[in-house]
Amino acid sequence: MMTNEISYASEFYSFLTGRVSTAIGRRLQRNFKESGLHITAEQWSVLYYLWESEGLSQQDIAKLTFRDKPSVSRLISNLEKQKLLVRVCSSGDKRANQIYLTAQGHKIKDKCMQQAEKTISEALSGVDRVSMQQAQQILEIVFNNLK
Amino acid sequence: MMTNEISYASEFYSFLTGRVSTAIGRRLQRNFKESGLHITAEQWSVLYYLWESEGLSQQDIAKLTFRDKPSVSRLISNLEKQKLLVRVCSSGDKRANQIYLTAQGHKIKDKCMQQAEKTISEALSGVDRVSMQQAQQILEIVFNNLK
DNA sequence: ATGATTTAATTGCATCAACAACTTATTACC
DNA sequence: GGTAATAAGTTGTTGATGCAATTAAATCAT
Repeated sequence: MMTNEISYASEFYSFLTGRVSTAIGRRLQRNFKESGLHITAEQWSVLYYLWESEGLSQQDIAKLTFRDKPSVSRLISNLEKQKLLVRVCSSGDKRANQIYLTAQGHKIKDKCMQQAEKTISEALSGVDRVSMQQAQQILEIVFNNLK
Repeated sequence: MMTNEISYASEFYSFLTGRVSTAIGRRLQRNFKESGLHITAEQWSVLYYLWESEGLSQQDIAKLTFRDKPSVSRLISNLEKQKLLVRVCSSGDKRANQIYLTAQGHKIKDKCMQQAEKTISEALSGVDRVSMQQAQQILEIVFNNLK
């Protein structure tokens, strides 16, 4: 029983450490850099949603990206420094900011998505789509167990 | 073609952001804290190998945990501050440190492993072992594609 | 309508990661 | 044996995270 649990732990270990997702994030960032984009993988994950719909609040972004509010606040600050987006105080709710992309923020979309796709191709080489979807379903269950 | 790639990207998105492994790490750390252990998930990943074999070099630990040397150096420094381990200058190679656990470092092993197992049980609730192993195989392929 | 409770966002603090530059010791080469 | 290349570890910088505490605005309750 105990032995069983420990060996299970051992199998699960690499999963637990998140080395795969770290490797993916690192490769993504490297691909951004090589194509001349000076953004991080985390910044990309925020921009990803803004390209879909502008005017999101920081709270919205926090929920979408599964980050806490302080993390989003600082990510937004860094992106604002880079002039990729702006905070606009919401007229309806004076506590909230609405986030809008700048021209530059729009401009880099295609280039970023190309690099994201490239990263995915590199990561999934030799993995058939069905297996990948099954793996994702497992990850989804695990995530729901913990959130 | 392009559309196909983009929808693939979007399926892959949660994977790319590493939210599952983040959630696992957070839960592990929370479980440590609740049981009175003041260590981080990252520190645990170092201790995990030292409980198996003491006297590892920092380079060894870097390879085992897939971290770079600076990261290991600082993790070891923090663990040394907490008096869980010590650096011992290797007699064979004066550049290298050998890492040894203190009595306290040994003492917390069982408690830590209990919490790691608890975290795994929580994470894997509702996931059968075969599916999990299949998912791990996919992750292994992805990791090898990127490393 | 006012006092209490939520909610949006920010700031402080500690830890961690990636990358680059550096020191010191070891090994390789000629 | 002496110089060059390699390897182990450290330090600095920047960006990110988690948690706790704070401010300010909105909502709820009586």
